[in-house]
Amino acid sequence: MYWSKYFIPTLKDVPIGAEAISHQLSLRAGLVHMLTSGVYSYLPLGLKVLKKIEDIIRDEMQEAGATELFLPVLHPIELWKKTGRDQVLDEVMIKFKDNRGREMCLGPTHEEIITDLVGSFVKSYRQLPVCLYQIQTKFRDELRTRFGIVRACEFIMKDAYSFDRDVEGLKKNYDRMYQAYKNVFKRCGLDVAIIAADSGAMGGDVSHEFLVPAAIGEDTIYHCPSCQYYEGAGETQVEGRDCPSCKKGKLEKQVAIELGHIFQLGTKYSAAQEAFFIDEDGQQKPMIMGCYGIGVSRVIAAIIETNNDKKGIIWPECVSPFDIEIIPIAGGDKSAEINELADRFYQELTAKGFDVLVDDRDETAGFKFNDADLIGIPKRLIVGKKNLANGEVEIKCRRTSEIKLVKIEQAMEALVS
RNA sequence: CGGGGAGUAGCGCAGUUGGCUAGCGCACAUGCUUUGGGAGCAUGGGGUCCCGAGUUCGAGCCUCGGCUCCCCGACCA
Repeated sequence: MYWSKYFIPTLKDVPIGAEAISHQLSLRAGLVHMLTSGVYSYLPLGLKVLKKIEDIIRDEMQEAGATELFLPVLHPIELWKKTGRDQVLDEVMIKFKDNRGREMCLGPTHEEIITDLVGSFVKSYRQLPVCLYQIQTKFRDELRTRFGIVRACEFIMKDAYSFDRDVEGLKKNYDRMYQAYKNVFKRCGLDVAIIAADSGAMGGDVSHEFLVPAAIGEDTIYHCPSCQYYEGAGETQVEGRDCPSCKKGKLEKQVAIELGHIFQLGTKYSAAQEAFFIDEDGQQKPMIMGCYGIGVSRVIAAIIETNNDKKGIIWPECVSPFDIEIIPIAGGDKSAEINELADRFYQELTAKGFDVLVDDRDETAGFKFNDADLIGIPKRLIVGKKNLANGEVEIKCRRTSEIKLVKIEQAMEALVS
């Protein structure tokens, strides 16, 4: 992709009001744009990152035995009245009447919808278990949005739901999801703290939260620096206790961003919505449910929050919007030669399956370097007059700032390795 | 929803005690010169000073009401 034909509106100045680093950088690097408080457009670069994260999630969901579907955003409020959650979630639900006078809402989550769907098709224990997921926009009328896309009114979530005939089945699905979540976050380059948590408005008994310790966040956790033990800030508020795990370190307070939450729901929804099946013994029983959420858009913020320096974002390779950025520095009489060489590298790398961005804009070297630092592509190939004289090009690593000068003929090999 | 801060060109800002035609930097347009860490010169375009009332000879500035955004808290599948 050529920068001049793409759309990456970078900003030199820090936007007013953006205090969190991830908020500043996601705006400055041209990943997202705010329409109104808590509502963001995903620009091409941000969308690419989003898709990369989604791909990782899809891969792990398949591994965990879940199948993708796509549920509606527009819900009749009737469905929510069956479980009473029209009241429980009243404050965050965006409700309105359509032109026919029906009471509708925009889905803040989808337990009721999936339970209605599965309940209408699954009638026998022979059809269980079922595990389904979607990646979908959720709407929550937040009174207070925060930190850009960390807490938005409209955001993207992966939500999975399991249906089993018994608790043993639920636990099996829960464990598979637990493992899938660990894999997803690891593959996104994130170190997560996993904490047994309250079920809140979701209901159910067992639940675990997946949090990323960061400079900002809405959750407080305690962690032990010597053994990496984590615990929630629930009942025990005493600070500076000895670590209950290794007994060596003292617990330290830490804020964190919640990225995932998984629940063993039981029969709360299936009973209220009469999602029954006939078991082997001929008895009619409510299905045993679990639900599993990841704040996909929030993952972007967490990655930026934990992968940046003063100059900009440092993408982990697995979620980077591009693999390699080529920067031709055209100058004077050598311009044609430089652009031609940059173009040749672009063709060859693309042919080998790399996703490459060429900054072909008519800008000075410093301008392009600063933008490159800002958008944070892991590898950079600089083709310029200075090194061309020696038959060399420069390869720079965004994360380590390490620079390698290599002969033109050896550049492909050096980039691919 | 409580507390605090902010709103002047696309972005970041200045604007004195209320006083003349509302400025600066960046960005943008045109031309020339440039090209290894956000280039230089010249010329040019761009304004509902958040909105609405009020005070005043006169309001970007003062008063009242409202809107929007951000931060802290409460809340948060």
